[in-house]
Amino acid sequence: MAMNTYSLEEITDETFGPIGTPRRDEIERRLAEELHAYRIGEAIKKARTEQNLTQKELGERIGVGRARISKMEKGYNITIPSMSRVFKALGIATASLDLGSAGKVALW
Amino acid sequence: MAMNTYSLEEITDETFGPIGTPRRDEIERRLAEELHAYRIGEAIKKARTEQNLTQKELGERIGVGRARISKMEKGYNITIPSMSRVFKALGIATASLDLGSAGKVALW
DNA sequence: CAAAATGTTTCCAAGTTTGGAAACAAATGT
DNA sequence: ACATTTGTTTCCAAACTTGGAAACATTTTG
Repeated sequence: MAMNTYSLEEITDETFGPIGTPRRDEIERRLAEELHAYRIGEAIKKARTEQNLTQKELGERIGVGRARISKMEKGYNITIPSMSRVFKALGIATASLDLGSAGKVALW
Repeated sequence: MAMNTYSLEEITDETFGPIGTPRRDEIERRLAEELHAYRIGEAIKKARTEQNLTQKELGERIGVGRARISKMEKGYNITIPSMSRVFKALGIATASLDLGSAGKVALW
């Protein structure tokens, strides 16, 4: 029995419509605009679990509950001050934005 | 005629009260929490002026007016998607968050 | 396998950012 | 000197983030 295979592009076209259509463009825009939050969330979770902390314990350090930490790790859009508080609580006392040829900006 | 000199700490104590008082603590907290926005603003302005662009021209590239660009450069708190749109418009197509020992996170 | 702990999601209110319009201020060109 | 361009500020509405409570899901522990 032969199995049909589909490329990611085919499946995405089928699900959201081709590039240029409003729904597909919205998906593409969000993918690009919110990817940073997903990656920041991964970094928070990694730093937390490496230190054997629960979300509750990390939350206590910055005065928020488990729900908030879960959302940060799950990749909802996060502000810089919010991110700063969490990373500081995880012992990351300084961080900078690397803009390549435009230099580096110390964030906290 | 002798001139009295004052340290920054003396002036700050005099103006906002000593550390530990609510008003002074609020000032200290905001200084720490909003400094990143000031520095990001500086980087935007630097990149823009180096390319001999006006705020109006930069605004047109991302679909906002002069007022918005001015606020970004003046150091009002800015979100990551907002920052990303401006830097991309200035030709800075990729940027990363450098967390030191916790690694680097690609932001856009 | 039951209880406890941990993580996730939805709903909601409060606070913050985004962005334009319009008035104002400062710099630039003629 | 005056007009134009450029940058700043205030006021306001819309959109978004923050964060808890509480229900639910999953994992860990006795």
